[in-house]
Amino acid sequence: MNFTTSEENYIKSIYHLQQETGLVNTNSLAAEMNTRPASVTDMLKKLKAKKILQYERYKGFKLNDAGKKAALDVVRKHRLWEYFLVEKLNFDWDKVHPIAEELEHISSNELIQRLEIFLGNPSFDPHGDPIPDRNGKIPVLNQQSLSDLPLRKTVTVSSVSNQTAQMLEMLKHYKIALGTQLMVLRKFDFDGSLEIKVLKQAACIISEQVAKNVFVHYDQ
Amino acid sequence: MNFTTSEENYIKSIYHLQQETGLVNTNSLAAEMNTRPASVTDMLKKLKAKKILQYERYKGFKLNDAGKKAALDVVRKHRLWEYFLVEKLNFDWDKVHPIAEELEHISSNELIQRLEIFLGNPSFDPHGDPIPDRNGKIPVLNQQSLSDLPLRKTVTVSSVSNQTAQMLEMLKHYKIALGTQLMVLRKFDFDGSLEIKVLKQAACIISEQVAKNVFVHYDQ
DNA sequence: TTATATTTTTAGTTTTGTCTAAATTTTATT
DNA sequence: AATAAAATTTAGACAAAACTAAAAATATAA
Repeated sequence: MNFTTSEENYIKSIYHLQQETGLVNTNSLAAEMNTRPASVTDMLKKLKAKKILQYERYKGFKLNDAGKKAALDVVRKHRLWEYFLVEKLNFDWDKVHPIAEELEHISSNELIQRLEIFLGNPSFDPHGDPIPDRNGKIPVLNQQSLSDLPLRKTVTVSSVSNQTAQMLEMLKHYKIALGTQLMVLRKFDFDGSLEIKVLKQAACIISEQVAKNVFVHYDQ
Repeated sequence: MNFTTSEENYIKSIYHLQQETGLVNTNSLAAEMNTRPASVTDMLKKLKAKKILQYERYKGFKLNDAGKKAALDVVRKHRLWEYFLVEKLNFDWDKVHPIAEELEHISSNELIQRLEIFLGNPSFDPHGDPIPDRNGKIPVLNQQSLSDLPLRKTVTVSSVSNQTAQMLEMLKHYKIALGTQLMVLRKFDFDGSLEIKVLKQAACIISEQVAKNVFVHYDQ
């Protein structure tokens, strides 16, 4: 099925919210999309008419399977374009989101298939988020937050959940990027901060707030 | 200034038409854009309000300098994206136009600057059309149609003005592409067809219709 | 130079996506 | 359970970009 840019944006936001909460409600979607609840209601009717949404008025709503597939198509495009922008055009990762928000609505499927091949079929975008394949299948990586990791296990940074410029700045300072190997040496109960050792660097201390947003997986 | 996708499409079409005819009229723009004269009139008012168009009602119209710059920005984006699609994603050149029609409206200037660098600052797109630089300057190439070339001069194919799939098919058959070197051996007055010799290939005959659409420049 | 044809514009509608303000339904609180 | 608060939807409006049909201006031709 074909969707307008606006429909695609709603679909994507509903998808992200329902991952968190199961059922989505009008006000939270309006807040997420920086629009008004009345506009959300209008769009919900259109999406229901297109048979991709379970929606009963006043009740809450969520995407059905067709809707989820539509959402994953957009997510896939978004993340492939982000990968392109960072890996090929050398953008900083905190600059690519708004550009990928536009590129994700380019309609050609052949474009995306060729782009994917050109990029070498990446599984994760520059923020470590998984890139769904053309069937909507999402690669899984057993990852956990740095903040609840046992001591002295070597791990690899696999994603960062806070993707702001401020966070990027911090991580640059600590020389932490996706793929960086490190271990936790010690945990300070006072404020939850961690002493960590990044491979080939001196030990350093990061706050609990940073640690919570850094996700890692064990090396095998 | 910022333009909507629709405005950009009108600006681009006006630009192309006024290159041919100087002043543009409502009906020809409507024909070019596959829309209705009334729709054109509506848009002309908007473009005049944005001060990029010389327009007096019932008189004809053309872009002023600001309008031409806006047009060249879009043309630049279009041709850089076409180059990307052909050179990086391996599309056939007759498939890229509709995709570039979408990509040309992505707004980020930084994206285009980085794309240009990534592509190696190309001067001509895959159809041989010149790519304006960021200031709107267009590279010129002294080119002429194969159909009015003197005999036995070695030339290089620099652009093809008919960019249909049918034309591509013909040129593929003759093993003629941009950059191909060839010379005209003989001209048949009966139907204007040419005997040509493509470098490293046997001589062959092409119709006047093909020859008229193939542009070349002299080697130095 | 009238009359006719062509071109262009206006007037009024439609669709998509948004909005505000008011009404309705649901949820929470006493 | 009645009332207040919150969430949601409806009603009506607007802007952008298109359309049709009719009117107006210009160009052409007898």
